[in-house]
Amino acid sequence: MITLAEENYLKAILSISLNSDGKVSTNAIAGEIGTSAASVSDMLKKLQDKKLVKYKRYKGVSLTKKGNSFATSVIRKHRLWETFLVNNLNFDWGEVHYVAEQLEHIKSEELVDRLDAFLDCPKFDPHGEPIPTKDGKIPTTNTIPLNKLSEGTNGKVMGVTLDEKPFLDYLTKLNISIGTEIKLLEKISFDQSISIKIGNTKQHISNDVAKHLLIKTN
Amino acid sequence: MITLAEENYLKAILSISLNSDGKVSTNAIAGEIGTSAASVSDMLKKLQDKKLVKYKRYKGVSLTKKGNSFATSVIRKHRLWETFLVNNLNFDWGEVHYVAEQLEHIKSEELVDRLDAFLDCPKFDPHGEPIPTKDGKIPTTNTIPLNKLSEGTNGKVMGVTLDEKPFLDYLTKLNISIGTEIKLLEKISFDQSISIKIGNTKQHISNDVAKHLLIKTN
DNA sequence: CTAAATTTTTAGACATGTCTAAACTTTTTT
DNA sequence: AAAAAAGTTTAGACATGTCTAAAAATTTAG
Repeated sequence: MITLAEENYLKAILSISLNSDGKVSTNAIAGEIGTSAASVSDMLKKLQDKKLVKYKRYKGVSLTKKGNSFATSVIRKHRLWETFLVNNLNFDWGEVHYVAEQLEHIKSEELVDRLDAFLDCPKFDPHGEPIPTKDGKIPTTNTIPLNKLSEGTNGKVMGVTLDEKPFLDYLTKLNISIGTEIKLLEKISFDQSISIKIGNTKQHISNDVAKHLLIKTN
Repeated sequence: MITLAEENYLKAILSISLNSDGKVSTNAIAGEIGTSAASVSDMLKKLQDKKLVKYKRYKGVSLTKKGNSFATSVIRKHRLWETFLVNNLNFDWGEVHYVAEQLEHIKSEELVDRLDAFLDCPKFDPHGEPIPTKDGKIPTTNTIPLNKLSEGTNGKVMGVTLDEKPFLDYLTKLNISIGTEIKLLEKISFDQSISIKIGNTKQHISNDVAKHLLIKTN
């Protein structure tokens, strides 16, 4: 039986893997989970014993097939619940993360299947993030982060890659949501900040914001 | 902050209180939760420290106002989730208990409020059990257990007071569900078993089954 | 290629919640 | 009212998951 803490570690390892190459470091996990490196070391040994990760002291960690399957399932549940909360319970997209972090640990395959059907098997959650299928496949999109676009390019916001209230509230304030049309006007080389046009309004945003916006070019 | 284990103890104490008078015994709680009397003793001390129960060694326990409020809230969440699972996800009424036991511990007042609204503020769950309101009031009904009816009386099943799959599956087999019309034909004094008529079919059921069926007489 | 800085691991402690076995109260029986 | 039975609590142990401080390994810099 896998515990709640173990699920959170596996999810963290998968999240980090998806945004970087090679083995995942202890410190990165500690940062993601908000715990000490010592605790991470302890847990990695336990996950190793359960054959959920491949781990060598000082050399970082990666998920086994089994570990990856659990982690993907947690993310699937998280995103399905977020979809339910926004679509059916009228939550704002910035308010759902904390609740979904709890709901993702409910153990019942039947529940997930039925929830998925109830929601009409959505491919993306309210943040535009892909919902893994029952068999663990993650839908791909040909989108690129806004900060990688070249000047003068038009595109549509297809998703965000950060699910935190302050960030999402800021986007809302900027009038950015899924589907918003954006034109990249200018990149400032000094701090990688960028000027964009939304509708007829010009805005200026930092690289930190731009990198979390996934764009499909027209 | 109240823990999952604490919530389960409070819920157990409330459940037992509702079906009996006076203080709740350690053994009764142990039986309800499926743990040892020793563990219950330990936990009662902790709940006492948190002002959630009134407890005297060897003398049993009762909920404080605060404890009662938490316990009622857990039951409210449990029954709202059961309603969602049956009404919206098409679960069978015998399958929902285990899942609702997990969902009842999700912490988010917002979530409960919105779920309640989504379900149109139901007064009773799929088993006919009353759903406590947000302010802790439990709807009452003028129903009586089937085993207390007198011979020859007609009535309608308004609820069951046991939420366990084997029991509910048996009821389904007997063609009994919420709303079923039942006539009590005969009570056998030897074992308190009873003969009943459902539609045009005669059935014979034990007192153990009959006492968990709440009837509204015509 | 050492020395310093960084990262990671180990050691020891603590909180929560559980258990069994033994001791202690209370209740029931005779 | 004493003895037996039943119910309850304490004592001591264990598993999980966390922490801080100190030690060890690895990486980076001079």
